[in-house]
Order: sequence, then structure tokens, then C-alpha cells
Amino acid sequence: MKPSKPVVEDYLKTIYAHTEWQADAITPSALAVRLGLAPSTVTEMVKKLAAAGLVSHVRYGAISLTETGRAKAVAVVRRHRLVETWLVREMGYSWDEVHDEAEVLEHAISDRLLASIDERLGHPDRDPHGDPIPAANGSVRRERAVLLEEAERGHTGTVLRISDRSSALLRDLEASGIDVGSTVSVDEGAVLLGSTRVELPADAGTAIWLSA
Amino acid sequence: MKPSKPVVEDYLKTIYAHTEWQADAITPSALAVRLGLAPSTVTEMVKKLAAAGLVSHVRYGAISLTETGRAKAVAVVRRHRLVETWLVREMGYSWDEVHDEAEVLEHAISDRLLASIDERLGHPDRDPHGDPIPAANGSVRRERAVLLEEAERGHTGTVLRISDRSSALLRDLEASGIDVGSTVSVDEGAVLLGSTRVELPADAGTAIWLSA
DNA sequence: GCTACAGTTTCGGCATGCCGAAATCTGTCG
DNA sequence: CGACAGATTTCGGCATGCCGAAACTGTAGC
Repeated sequence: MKPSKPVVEDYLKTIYAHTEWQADAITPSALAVRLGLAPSTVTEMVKKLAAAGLVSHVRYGAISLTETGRAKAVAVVRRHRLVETWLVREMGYSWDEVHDEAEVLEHAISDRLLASIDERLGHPDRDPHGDPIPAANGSVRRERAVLLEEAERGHTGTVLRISDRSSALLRDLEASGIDVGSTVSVDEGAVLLGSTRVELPADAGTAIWLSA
Repeated sequence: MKPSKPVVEDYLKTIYAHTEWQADAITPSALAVRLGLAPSTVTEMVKKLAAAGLVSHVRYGAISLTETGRAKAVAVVRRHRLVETWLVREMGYSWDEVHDEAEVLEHAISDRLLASIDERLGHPDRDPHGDPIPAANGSVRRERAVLLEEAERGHTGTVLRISDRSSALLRDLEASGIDVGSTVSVDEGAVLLGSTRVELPADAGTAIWLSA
């Protein structure tokens, strides 16, 4: 598989991310927001991606990945998550520091180097935030998970995944004692961790996934 | 020090490389050849670099680095060589395989990650090809060295440095038993390694440096 | 069934980095 | 000293990725 330009990889990765834990295809405007670009820019790029067979898109409709596009996206995600895991396990990074570094390295690392890293780490299948690391063949382990925001009050589960998007949030959570693997119950705008009630920042609702 | 764009780093690195083992400033045409670009492109870019205070250049003249430019160039070289050392020492690369990977990673690695790598390796001061690794403060250990091509017949010295530019050459040399640290005598279009005469590829003359 | 509006696309424009052809300069040789 | 060769620069052009303003769609609500 030929490597794509960083910009293309970012588009594919973002489209993929949108469907990883939910189901629906992404709209151009949502994609623009996620990428921090103007909608018109996204329209143009999506047209090129469609011409390249990476994405399918009908005018005024939502965007989804083709098989080829999905394969490329998964490869980028694999690189990102293996790099994050490596940074934490071997290079002395904490989990809230790895995102930006991985964001750059995911576009720079060769297959050869990635294989070395994977090997050294013993082929891990989760990164430090609980995200599944796609296998080299593109298969991704999938679990039933509920976004905290969408969980009903009283729901109890273990924290399966915490988005690495905001490092401030990760530090907050760490300070509150919430980590991947913690068991919590959902309360109104907060969460019960054992017997203590923990208030959460506003963006936690869309960043934490619990087991069903 | 603000990071520069990859293109700018490549220009600075190449200008620096030209003066690292010799003395004279580089001409626009030589720079164009090294970078694989048209001379007109180099002229334009050099104008921008000069405006940014990274390079000094008078019309129709040679190009040299300002103090700021040198500092940035040295930082890139440091990243490149530390990455190469890391790839060989920890990631199972051989010395002829590291160049291309380092060429990409030198633009992608943060100061934070570089510091971790440096630390893990115990602050090495040479890379696998014998090139000095600039210190974090920008100082570079310098040795008296003679380019093989310019060494007189009969000159005997140890191999201090072998350019990593051509991996084919590195493999040839390895097969011939020539490595950094080998002691050789210069003969006509060849070299004496102990008592065996070793013919060298044409490009070896500009790739190998011997102790004076 | 029609209309309004939110979302999407088109269009002209801008910056960057590159190229080739043409103009210009410099140093050298006669 | 003057003209030539080779190096350098200028100039017009091209591709990419981005933007804002304006034109267009499709659907939700009346």
C-alpha cells in the first residue's frame, strides 16, 4: 500500500474516527470542524479523495470510506496508537503528553520502523488510553461500549477508553483517580467512583466510554 | 528556538553539511544539485532565507549560514544523527538502512522526544558512521580529517567517518571489511587494509575521511 | 405544495514551492 | 579591453491546499 500525503491521512483518519465508536457517516461540516478547516476546503478535498477511490460521496450527502480508504485510515490509526504506546512504555511520556507527538510521528514512521516498535512492545492490542490498536492486517478488536454522555443514570461499568484529544482532561481525570479500568456509576453530571462522587469537566461526556 | 519548515531545514542542513568537513561556502548551483532542485528555485528560496536572517548572500555570490542559521542547521544534524544512532542501537537497523528513515524523522521529532532518546543512549558523541553528534548547546567536536580522494598515496590512517549518503556503498564497504575505526593505507584507486588491497567504488573517494 | 434556512458547493483569490526559458551578470582569456 | 562561457537571477506558469463570499440544494415545517 502506497503511503499517502499527511493531509490525506488526516482526512481519512478523521473520517474513520467518527465511525469507530458510533455508526453514522460523517457530514462535510462535521469533518470541517474536526479538521479545523473551512467547509469549502473540505468539499474540494473530498472531491479529490473520491476521485482517488478512497472515499464515497454523493453531492450534498455524507462521506464514508471505501475499503481502500478504510485500510489506509486503519494503518494511520495503528501507527498513531503504537507510537503512543511506545512513548509511554519506553520513552518516559505520561499518557497526557503523547497525543501531539504521535500526531506528527504517525505520518513519518516507515513500515519497517513500525514493525520494530510493535515487536519491542510485544504486539500490544491497546494503547495507554484504552483504544484498540489495529492489527497489521487491518483487523480491529471491537467492544460494546457506551459513551458516558449517552449512558443512563445509574449505569455501572468499567472505563474502557478515554479520548486522548485533550491532555488537560486526561490530567484532571488522573487527579480524580479515574483511569482506564476504573469502575464507575453514572450520576447526574458526575460519576460515582467507589463511594466518592466525582464532578467531571464538560467535555468528559464525549471522551469517556464505559463497558455496556 | 522556533522550529522551521522541513524545506527550510533541508536547505540549512545542506549548506551546513558542505562546510562541515571542508571550508568554503557553497554556491547556488552546488546547492541546487545537492537538493535535486532547479537553480532558479534555489535562488528564490535563498532570498527568503536571507530575509529571515538565516543565511547571508550577496547577488551572484556564495551562500553561508548566519549564526542563527548555523544553530538551526546544527540542531537538525543533531536530530538526524541521534535518530540514526538510536535506530542502530535499539531498533535493529544496520548502518546502511538508517539514512532514509532519519531523513524523515529529523523533521518530525520534538525536543522532548529527542532528549529522551539522547538520554537512553547515554549522550553519544558519534553516530554509526563516525559523524560527530552536535551537543544540545550546538557545539560540535571537530577532528583533523582528510577526504580519501585528497589523501596522498601511501597515507595511512584510521577511518574516521563514512558518509551515509549511499547505502549501496556502505554495504560494499562492510563486505570488504572496512568500517569506522579500520586502519588503511591509500593506494592508487584502492586502499590497503592490512595486507589486502581493496578496490573501492568510484564514489568512495568523496565519502570516506581518514585521520590525518 | 411551498418556502426558508442550514448545509453544501462553486468560484475567485492567496501563499508556497517548484520549474523552464530568457535575461543578466562575472570573471577570464585573447 | 572586450567578448564569451558559465553561473545566477528574473519572470511567467503550474500544482497544492487553503479561505471567504456567493450561489445553490434538500428537507422540515407550515
